[in-house]
Amino acid sequence: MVVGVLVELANQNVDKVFDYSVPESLIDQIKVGIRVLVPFGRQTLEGFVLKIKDSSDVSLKDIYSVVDSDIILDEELLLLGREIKNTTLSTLISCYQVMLPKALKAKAGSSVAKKLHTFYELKDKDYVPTSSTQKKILDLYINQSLISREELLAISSSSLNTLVSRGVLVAVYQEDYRVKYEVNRDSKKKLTSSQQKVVDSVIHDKRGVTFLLYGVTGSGKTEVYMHIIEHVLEEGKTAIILVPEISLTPQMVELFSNRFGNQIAALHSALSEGEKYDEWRRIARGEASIVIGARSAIFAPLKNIGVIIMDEEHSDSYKQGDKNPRYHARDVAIWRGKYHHCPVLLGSATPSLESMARAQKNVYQLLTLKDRVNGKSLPSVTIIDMNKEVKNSSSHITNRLLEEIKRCVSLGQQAILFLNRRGFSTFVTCKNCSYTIKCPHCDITLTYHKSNHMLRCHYCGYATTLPKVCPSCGEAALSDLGVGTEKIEEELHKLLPSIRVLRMDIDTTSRKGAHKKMIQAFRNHEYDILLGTQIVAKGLDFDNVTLVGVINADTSLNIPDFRSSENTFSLLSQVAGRSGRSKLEGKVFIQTFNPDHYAISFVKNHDYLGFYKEEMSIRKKLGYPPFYFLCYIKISGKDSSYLFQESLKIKRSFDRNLLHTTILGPTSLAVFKVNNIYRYGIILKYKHEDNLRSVLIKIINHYRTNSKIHIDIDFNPSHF
DNA sequence: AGCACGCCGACT
DNA sequence: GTCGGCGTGCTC
Repeated sequence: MVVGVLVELANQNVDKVFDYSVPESLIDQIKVGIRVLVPFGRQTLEGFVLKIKDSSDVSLKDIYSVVDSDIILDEELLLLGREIKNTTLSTLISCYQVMLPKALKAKAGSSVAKKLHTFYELKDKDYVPTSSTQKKILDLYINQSLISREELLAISSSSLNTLVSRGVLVAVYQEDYRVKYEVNRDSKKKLTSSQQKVVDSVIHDKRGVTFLLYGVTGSGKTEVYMHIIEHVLEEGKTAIILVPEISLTPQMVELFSNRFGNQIAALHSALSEGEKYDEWRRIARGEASIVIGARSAIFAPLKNIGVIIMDEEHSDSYKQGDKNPRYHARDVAIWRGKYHHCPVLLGSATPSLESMARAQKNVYQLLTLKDRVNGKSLPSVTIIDMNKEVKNSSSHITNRLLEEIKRCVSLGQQAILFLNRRGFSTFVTCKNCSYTIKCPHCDITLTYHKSNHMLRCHYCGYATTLPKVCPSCGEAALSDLGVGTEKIEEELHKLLPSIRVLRMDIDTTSRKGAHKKMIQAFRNHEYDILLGTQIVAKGLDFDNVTLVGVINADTSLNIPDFRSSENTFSLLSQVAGRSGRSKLEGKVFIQTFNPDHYAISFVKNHDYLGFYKEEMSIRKKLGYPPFYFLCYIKISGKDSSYLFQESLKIKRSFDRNLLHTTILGPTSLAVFKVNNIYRYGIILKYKHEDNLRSVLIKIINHYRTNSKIHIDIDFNPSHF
């Protein structure tokens, strides 16, 4: 028997199948989609069995051993990996790795294993112990077959290690899963007739149609999702629901577990690698039929999928942009929908321009929820022009907003204050010479962390203490200019000392369980104001919140990116939607220096379609998506002048071979240097370019053995 | 990704 | 004369 193995090296040079012979003793364990251990040059690597055949035309080495008893990559995932390789031009192995929890990636395996509940099994029953502690350990196996790691460590860690290294004991992982969901079935809510219509449309599809659900904030999209999932389960099928990482809060998971109990499996960043692995196994074994998770949960190894739901479909977190493969979960969802002949439901109050454009062209089927379930109209939105406001000292909160906060609190109601930090961070500047401190390794301003007075580089992690005097002019005039939630909190405290403010951001919610506690405390009205960043913008549902204040609408507008208007409009609409979700009328106040900018003015009347039309005409004029496709080529390396020279060569090759494409660049990236690696970018804009793929593959091949230059390709980048 | 092979500069 | 730099090529 010969197996074709794809080894765990994400490198273009070894991105192919290597053949190995299988020793007689392992033949009956071999299946396509399991992992095996193989010799590879001088190293020993894990790899996936992709093929089984009788012979090969190269001389072969034996595989060492079989890693898995169960199939890791089934037929569907194997096929999907190839599809992703072809659409992203990544290595095949990286496409498989991205589907799996880290614990299943060879390199990480051993470190994660320590976090798992590990047991040891006696493999060599004839082994003669060489010490008394070894005998003590082996004696334990007389009346049981598995002994926990803890128990063995208590006897002797060194003897355990010896026995393991001699192959006498072998580690196995206990099947006892660590994430438990309480069954606490919530009563099913009755749907409005328009919600019911949406449910009916979706559940009647058996062909893999993609639906776009455009539903205003508070229109009850989540309830619609649950009804659809319930129906799918009744049919004996399974479901995936994707949410952006930021809204995948314990609260959200709780909502689903209350309704569906332990049929759900949740995959999110708050889980340890071991927990993720457990969840993955429950899914693979068919013990969970609903998967709720962020981007990579789209690869959940479910069989017989009945619906795939993508909530907040406009969220750019669905696109993997920082490493290969640079895939979009929406594309994967649609692919799997076709594979399973099941509907895909994309939901949003502010659909991405791409999706709405496809819906307009009937590529997707548009479903609309235009009313809130509480029967109330959307909250009134007031734009506060910061240019006209009297600058009261250095305050970030206008008197107008302050008055509204007081009013709201005096009525016994609660407020959410949103600080838009997108594309914005707190940095330190010298008031005397306006020098800003940058990272010595990266071409980027250091971010100031007030809690420990450290300056940190968000790109490479470099950290340093805040100097007492300016490194440039020597004056003690360094101060932080940015606005953080801490600063706003201080300000609120000074202006309204009696008001109770709950600050919520990455710093305060990172501790496990902290997020849930904070939400609960706010719901119990232990606080009057919830102050936070992105984290308060999405999905939260508080009956008593009647006021939403946006402190700075503009920061996300100033990012040099073709999506900045879309992102701003969407963010503001989402935050605005937190107000007046129950019996009480809601109000929204947006502070801005650009009151006439369409990304802000259309928020006033909750006019998504108005914004959509305006933005579409601009995209058309400037040749951006959804009218043109973009492809972003990132060229990086240590030698800046060599890089630029090669970048020019690549550009010239594009000039010669891509006749229907606009080529922009090469330009040095906004952050030119990261970790002492320099970066150039070339942007391609095209409608139809049949040559593109083959030209790019040629370039990848040309540079694949060149260690001085690294090429990354990002189709449909979410930003530059 | 490793690791070996191989061809040019500064040294016991 | 050698040690060692990293460019190039290979791994079933």
